[in-house]
Amino acid sequence: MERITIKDVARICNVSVSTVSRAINNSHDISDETREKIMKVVRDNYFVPNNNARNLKRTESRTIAVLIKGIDNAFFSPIISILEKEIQKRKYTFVLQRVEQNQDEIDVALALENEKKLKGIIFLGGYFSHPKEKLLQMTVPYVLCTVGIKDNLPGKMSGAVSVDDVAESKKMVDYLCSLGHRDIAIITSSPNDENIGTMRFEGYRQALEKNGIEFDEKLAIIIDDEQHRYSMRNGYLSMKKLLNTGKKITAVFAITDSLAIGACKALDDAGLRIPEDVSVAGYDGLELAEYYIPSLTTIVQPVEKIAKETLKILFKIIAGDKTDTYKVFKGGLVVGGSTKRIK
Amino acid sequence: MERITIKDVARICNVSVSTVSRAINNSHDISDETREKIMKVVRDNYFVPNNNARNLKRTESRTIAVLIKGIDNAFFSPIISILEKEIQKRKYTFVLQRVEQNQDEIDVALALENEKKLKGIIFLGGYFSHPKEKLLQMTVPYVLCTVGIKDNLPGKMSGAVSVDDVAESKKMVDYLCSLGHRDIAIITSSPNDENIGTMRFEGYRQALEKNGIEFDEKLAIIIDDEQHRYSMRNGYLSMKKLLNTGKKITAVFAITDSLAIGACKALDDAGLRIPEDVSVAGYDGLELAEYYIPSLTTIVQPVEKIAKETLKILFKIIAGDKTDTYKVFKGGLVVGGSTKRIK
DNA sequence: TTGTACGCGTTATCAC
DNA sequence: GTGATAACGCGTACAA
Repeated sequence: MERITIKDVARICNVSVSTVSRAINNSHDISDETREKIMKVVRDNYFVPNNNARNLKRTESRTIAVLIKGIDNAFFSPIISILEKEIQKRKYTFVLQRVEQNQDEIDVALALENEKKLKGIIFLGGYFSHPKEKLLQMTVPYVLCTVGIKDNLPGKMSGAVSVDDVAESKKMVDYLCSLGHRDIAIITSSPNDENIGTMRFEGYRQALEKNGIEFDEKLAIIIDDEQHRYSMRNGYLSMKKLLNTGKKITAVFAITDSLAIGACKALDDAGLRIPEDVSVAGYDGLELAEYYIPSLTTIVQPVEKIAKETLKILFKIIAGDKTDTYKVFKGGLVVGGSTKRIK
Repeated sequence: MERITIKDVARICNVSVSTVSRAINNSHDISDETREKIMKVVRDNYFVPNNNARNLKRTESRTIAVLIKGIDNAFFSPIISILEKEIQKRKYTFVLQRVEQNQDEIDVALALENEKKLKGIIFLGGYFSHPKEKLLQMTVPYVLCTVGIKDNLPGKMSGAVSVDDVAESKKMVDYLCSLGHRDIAIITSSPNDENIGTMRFEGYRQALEKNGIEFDEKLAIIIDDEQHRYSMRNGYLSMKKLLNTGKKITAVFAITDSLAIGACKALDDAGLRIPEDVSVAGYDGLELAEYYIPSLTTIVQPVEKIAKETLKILFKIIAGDKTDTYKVFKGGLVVGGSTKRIK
């Protein structure tokens, strides 16, 4: 079955293609009568406009793309949800584009930019360390949302919204210290590849130092499965590994809530109670952290504020105002039932 | 900054556009020398081919699209992951396209079909009840993966892979009955809108009937928030509502694991222990069900088998073999620590 | 091995 | 309010 084109519709309706174009694009300068006649043919024949041809000709569109790295991370779910709602509220079209782990998000952005005639781009997740010259190729405003970042972004149409991972992580470990813990393990990702783990681990080290605790590398368990980096399974396996070392620990800080949940299971398997025997803390503030039993002590990232500020900045840049495009939110240390003071 | 096109590259290199086209498409009939010369210019100037123009001309491509409804559902995560890996293993390109809750997946599919010159489509999640005539508009093979379905699909290039939601749900409730439970509540979605909840609820009713238990509509709590249908919060609120009625219950069956986790929290809040005071069962077999404490009794859907069979069928249809394109897998009733026999 | 010329399906621009 | 026509940027016969 051959696909029907705008020409076919025009022929069937005895009108020109431009008139059909007007009808399907809700143009004003067309009589209701003709429009109805055309739309009926369109419906009856299931005519589907070819987006390639459309976008090829179109000079602009009202669409914002969200490029996400690590779509299986539950932390992004509410952010995406808010971004979508807010973007649609502003009568823009929302496009979600997945970026693979080993894929370059700028390449994807560059291709998408003129493909969809984007008005703006939001990068969600990942770690940004692109050469300046490459970033300068971007022709539309973009804002990084909870993206790790090394240097400042070049150009005048970019921004970033995040929390200070180092500081927040330090806050959490500092809190554990304040509860009397000194044998604090960490479950983290490899410090070699650039990702948020690097920063959260740095916060851990700073907190230890601040509290006069010497860093013991045996207490730093590196998750190894690249595929599902922050899976509960990884947290579970890491905790098992830690327990097998026989090292004394009274608290564990996992760099994500999901890892923390996995760690809890390993502790439970070993007959250790949370928080009586071992305190467990996470990071992110997933819905799960709140509903877990016991609820998880964690750093809650203000996802709603983050998402809304991201859009606010993006639309500000789009409107031409390029000031104050960076924003760092404070995370909230929410104390749950998974941590406890020790005597 | 104006975007550079293939013509510009040709001009800079002093070659024709077709030669540039050959270079960027790794064509054979081009000398290494010219290719190198061109590619250098391409890299230096960050030339990005316009996908619209490309796809407009292209007659075919090796890409499979996965259309997912309910992307925030954790159940889909591992399926997507497997689909992606397997599709890439077969040297096809994987495209993930989100479909909004109130959006018609066939409309999306129809548009994507010729836009990307798809070889096949996989529909993930949702509920299929499209008019036959519309489905017949599909011009490429497609397979439904864990999609609720009312009638058989028309045409000769479609298939479906799923578990029997009614039977599996019945199995679970029947199991609860076998443990001595008779006051079994259910947390489910509205039976009015078509979705998996309808089927899982039906299984619940059948199990009750089989065990000679009269259905009490006060024990059927309908989640109401459409936005995040299967959120833990919804499970939590539903359980609260149930507890407030003061009705006696000894077991709860939630139609998804996430709802079950939320229900657990409400029980815990009320000082009720799981499973000593109330047994809780879920459905799906999320990673979380395994790592939750106590681990959740649930129907584990064989996601790996489901994903692989989906692809097997899809590629079978693509290859021209249109027999046995329907497959129903058995779910596994995995008994965790959240359910218990009552005296 | 390379170049020329055409057309993919649509929208924008102009004329009527 | 409607029609004719020129692009949009690229791939691909076909010619050279």
